[in-house]
Amino acid sequence: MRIGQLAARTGLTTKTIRFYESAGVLPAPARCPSGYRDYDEGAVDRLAFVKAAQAAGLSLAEIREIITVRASSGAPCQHVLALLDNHAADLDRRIAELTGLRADVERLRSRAGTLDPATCDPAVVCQVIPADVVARHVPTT
Amino acid sequence: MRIGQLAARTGLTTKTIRFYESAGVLPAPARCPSGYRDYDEGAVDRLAFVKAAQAAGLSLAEIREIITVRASSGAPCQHVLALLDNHAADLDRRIAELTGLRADVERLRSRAGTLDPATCDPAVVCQVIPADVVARHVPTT
DNA sequence: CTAGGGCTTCCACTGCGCTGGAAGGTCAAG
DNA sequence: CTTGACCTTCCAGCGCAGTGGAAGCCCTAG
Repeated sequence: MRIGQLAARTGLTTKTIRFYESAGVLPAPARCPSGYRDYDEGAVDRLAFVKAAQAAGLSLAEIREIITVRASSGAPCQHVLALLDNHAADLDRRIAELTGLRADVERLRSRAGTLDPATCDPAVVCQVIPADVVARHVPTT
Repeated sequence: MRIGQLAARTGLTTKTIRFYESAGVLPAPARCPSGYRDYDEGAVDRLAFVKAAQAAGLSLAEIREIITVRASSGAPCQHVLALLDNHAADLDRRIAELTGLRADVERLRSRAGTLDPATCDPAVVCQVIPADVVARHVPTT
């Protein structure tokens, strides 16, 4: 199967498939005499795995690692479980962060209704956004 | 005040301050005869505003816009309120997304305990991550 | 024979918010 | 006079997951 057909079957673009090869998450396929890439069915499964792992929040680097572990030392289960745990913890952190931010934005919004535009000081640009929100959100976005 | 002192007073680096100037969120200051940037107190306030707006989740582009509106047409309150509303909605979406993802990861994790490594098929790389997670997470990260 | 659609490679660019480094000017202390 | 801290500019790169385009080859239908 050539790259266009693989793309059609997986819903990816040919560009993306070549990119995945260069990123190490899809093995380089055989080549036709013409130089065209010649994929087997395994490529479809592999791309399905890549998509699934992406959907689970894993980066291409992590996916590549899973694949490497799989190829060199058998089942990557423990590795994958650790990755998933890390991601769960990561997601918890990000959710907490965003929830806090969301609450702050809400607070700014509702406080804005109580402000008098007449007290608006050009030096601070816009009093709707006061300096004290900073303390709560250290760079971790 | 020179850039190093401004950096010390705001907790930013000199690099970042120059970058902010080029990004249009900090006006170009006067220059000493030597060519050094010479800031006044207003720069401290401005940088405090930039930090606060960033902490509220606004991008430098949005902050620049607020500042521009402020400079050209007076108080940007309505504009800022609209931005905050958009951000709140955005945050809601992202929180919902992450929460869904978090639940899926959790599901994968707990399902993994019930899997028998003996049924592990090399073709799918790792059965801990099944293809059916894909449907739930369309690219919106 | 030619047009087209598909394929190849490579290089650059996107967005975001910086950060690093090179090459050089300025100024005060020792 | 020299050292060192500070400043200037500009150019490059990070991470992430691709996307866009150019130049050129392969193959088939008309």
